[in-house]
Amino acid sequence: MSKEEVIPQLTKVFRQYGYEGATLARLSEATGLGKASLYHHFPKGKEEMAAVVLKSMSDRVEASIIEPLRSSGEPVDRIRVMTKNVDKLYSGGKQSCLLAVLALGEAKNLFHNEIQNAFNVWIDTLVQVVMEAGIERSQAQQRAEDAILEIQGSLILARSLDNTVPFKRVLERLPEELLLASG
Amino acid sequence: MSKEEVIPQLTKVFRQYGYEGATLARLSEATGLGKASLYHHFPKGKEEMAAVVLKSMSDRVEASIIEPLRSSGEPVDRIRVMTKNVDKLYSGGKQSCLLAVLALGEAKNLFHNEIQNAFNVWIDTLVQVVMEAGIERSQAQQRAEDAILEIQGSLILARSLDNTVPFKRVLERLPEELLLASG
DNA sequence: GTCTATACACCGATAGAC
DNA sequence: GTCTATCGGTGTATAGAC
Repeated sequence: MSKEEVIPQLTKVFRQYGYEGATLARLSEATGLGKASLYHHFPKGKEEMAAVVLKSMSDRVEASIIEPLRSSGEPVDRIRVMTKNVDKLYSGGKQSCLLAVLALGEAKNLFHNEIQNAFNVWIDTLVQVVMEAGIERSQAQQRAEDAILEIQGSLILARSLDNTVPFKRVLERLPEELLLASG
Repeated sequence: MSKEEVIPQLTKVFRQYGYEGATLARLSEATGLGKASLYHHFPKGKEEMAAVVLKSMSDRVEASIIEPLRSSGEPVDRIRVMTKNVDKLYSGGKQSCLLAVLALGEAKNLFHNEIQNAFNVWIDTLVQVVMEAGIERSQAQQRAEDAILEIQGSLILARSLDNTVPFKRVLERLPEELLLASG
């Protein structure tokens, strides 16, 4: 089994349990590998697993969200691609955001730079798209922050209330919310 | 030292580290009490501490947010009291939401009912206020959910980006966002 | 590359002195 | 009501066989 093949299972455990709750026993069970085998692939142990999982998630965000936002289509179409892929990335609201989950406790100190950077890239890229649609910088900045914050908040609600409806609604209205004239 | 006096320190640890990350060593250090002393106050241990902390937080929400929303003033004034006290409750965006933090990992199973109930009470109470201002039920429901979700999302952003500006902005605009005619 | 076995620290929890 | 000392279990991490 290659290193890449176990990343999805590791990711799932970190998303569900957080850094401290993601024990080697759980990571071992999720991957079907013994603890020693995990150390063969990730010599620095749990911290490395989290780092690799975080990097893998950042790459997926880059490919499925950032890159489409930077493409050459109409702003509204690019944002629709984003929301479609956000829905996929969070399994329709059923899975937590790895970035948000790792911004807690010990992991916050370990991965603060990566997390901060990931959110900032997303927001900054969104700002560019919104400005292309004719909205001024400060307004675009606020709308971009609002978009991310609504996605994150709706994920909290989804797991707290076992209800993905607000998540779906947030995604549905995001294009107009971001691009509506004046505001 | 009485049981009530240590609750604030215990709360701080759970908010910062989550349930799994809130070790007895940290809880002991934060309160200045030895582990055995903590067990004198909370015989069922860590789970009881979390339960008491959660109950205490629910009481604070009830007193500083729910009760004012149910008072007899103008809807806009009641909501302004809410946002002012939300700002206090989260230390201006610098502290995480205990409910959101405990909706993860092992704690999610332990406290799911309490967490779900707390969010539902908040949303339902908000719906009543918004409907009093003349907004129809389904619209009021969506706006109430949006309010909570924006607060939660802005707290995620605050701790991920070390930036409480979006949190402050969300609170500032909440009254009009909830009560604006038609929409 | 995976396993069993194990080292050692820390976890939650308890006993018993004061 | 607080402490020191300690228990059994589990945590992360390693050694070494296959």
